Amino acid sequence: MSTIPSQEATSLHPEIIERIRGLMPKEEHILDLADLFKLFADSTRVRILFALTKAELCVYDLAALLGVSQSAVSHQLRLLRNAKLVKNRREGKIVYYSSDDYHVDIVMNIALEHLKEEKGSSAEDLE
Amino acid sequence: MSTIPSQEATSLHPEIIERIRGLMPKEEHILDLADLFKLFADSTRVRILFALTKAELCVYDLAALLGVSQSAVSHQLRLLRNAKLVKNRREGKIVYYSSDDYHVDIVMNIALEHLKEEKGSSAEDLE
DNA sequence: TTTTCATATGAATTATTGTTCATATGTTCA
DNA sequence: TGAACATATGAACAATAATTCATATGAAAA
Repeated sequence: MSTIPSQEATSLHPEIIERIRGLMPKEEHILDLADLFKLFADSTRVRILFALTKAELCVYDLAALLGVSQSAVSHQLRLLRNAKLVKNRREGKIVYYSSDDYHVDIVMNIALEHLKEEKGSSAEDLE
Repeated sequence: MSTIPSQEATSLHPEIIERIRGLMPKEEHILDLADLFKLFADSTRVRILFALTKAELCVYDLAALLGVSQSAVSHQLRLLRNAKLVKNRREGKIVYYSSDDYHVDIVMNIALEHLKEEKGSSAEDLE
């Protein structure tokens, strides 16, 4: 994913490019952003995030709800935990997970809005 | 990515699960959401989206700005176009791209906020 | 302390995806 | 028309990432 492109490109509008270059976020921040969105880019994780904004659930509950293995859920929860999108607390043997970030709900809803508008043009069923 | 899990899970709290199940969005919408976020989950596309909220740019400009091949940019632009996140207009030989959705800017900024808060706890440089 | 239960994790496998190279399409200008 | 230029696209390859299986950890109950 990182070899030197041999088909290099030279800008057609160098002045504009220079101006934009000054406005771009630092590469580090771009990577962080992409990494964060990667977490929303998988249907299993989206469903986990959705469920956890509605209730505090244990791993087995999530596995049953989503119809995937306990292991798969656990692996995904670790990713979400590392990014501080979900938190957990232990009660005896059971570990309860819940949403740890109000942004999640907001972002999800904005995304759903975009989808509505996008499909709206072709006047499909939206419900 | 879709085989039947042999390590099946049974819920520990069936009543709660049933309640949540009723609140979950349709599978179709979940998949659409994940697909939409996939578009934000790549640093090249994030940079394209960022740049296009600042100015209208042609393919060569973007390639030069990002330091990637014209082909790579073009492939990515197609994905963004299909999702109606960017639009384009042709002027002679040149095709100008620009942002086609105000949500993009909003979502990006919310995500950046989350990152700030996430890192804030470890008091790192944020600038 | 042994057994059982809930969760976590490592390694392997499979699926997905981004980039490259080569080439096609479409537009302008000579 | 043909040459030159800007962009688009198909196929192949390389890199990532999600799931599975097997097993480890950690807590409670017997």
